[in-house]
Amino acid sequence: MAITKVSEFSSKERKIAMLCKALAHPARIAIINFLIKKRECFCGDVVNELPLSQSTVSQHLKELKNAGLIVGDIDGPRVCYCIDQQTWNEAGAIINLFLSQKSKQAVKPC
Amino acid sequence: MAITKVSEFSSKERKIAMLCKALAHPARIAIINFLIKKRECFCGDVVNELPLSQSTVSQHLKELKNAGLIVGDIDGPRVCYCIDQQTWNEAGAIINLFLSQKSKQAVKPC
DNA sequence: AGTTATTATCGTATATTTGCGATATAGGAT
DNA sequence: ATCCTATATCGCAAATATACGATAATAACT
Repeated sequence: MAITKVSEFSSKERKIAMLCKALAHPARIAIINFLIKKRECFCGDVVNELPLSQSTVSQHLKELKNAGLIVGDIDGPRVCYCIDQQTWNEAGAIINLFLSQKSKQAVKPC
Repeated sequence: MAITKVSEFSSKERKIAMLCKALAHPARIAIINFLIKKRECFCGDVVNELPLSQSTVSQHLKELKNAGLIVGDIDGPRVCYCIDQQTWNEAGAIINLFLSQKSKQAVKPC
């Protein structure tokens, strides 16, 4: 079992969930914050910043890249990462649209 | 290994990640959307709506409840669920604040 | 008390995530 | 060519998530 039933949901629902999943670990939140602050930086800078090994950081970067939130630009022996403004803005719009939905207040507390 | 290093990050980072994690599955997005649309409903209504078993739906509801996003009110033999407006609004504010951060455009693409 | 309806929890199987060390890969420097 | 540095990937172990059927718990109704 545990065949993931993800495909049975709408593409909108899957998109929101996919983006949230990419942001569902504190290390990845920290990486995003660091990239926003520094504007751009090398993988090694992130490794120095976080309490995680190089290989683990590389994996987190890969997940953020897969979600399209960041891009890595090869610069000599190093890789320069930064926020992908386009996707970042889109993600913000999509998630915010979802989160800003208001449900009419229920009668009791519920 | 794989002792989760979550505790080494700031409480802000953990909070955002925790909320995103609660929203990191399409079923839970669908549940939230359903609750917003219906304003309130029974667990069974959600089971009828989703392509998942009763026990699986119950687990997803539990996760949303643990994150504080929904509340369940016992009503006879049933449980009436609805969005917790307070927490929902706070979550929206916290996540939106994070997502609306802009990084100065990097020089190249990166 | 017995029955039915609804939901939560338990047990279990499988999949995925997290994390690290070791190794591979690629680019620059000597 | 060799060495060094930076990053990605592989292989593995442990933890967590996903899913379901079976069972327990709770409440209403006979």
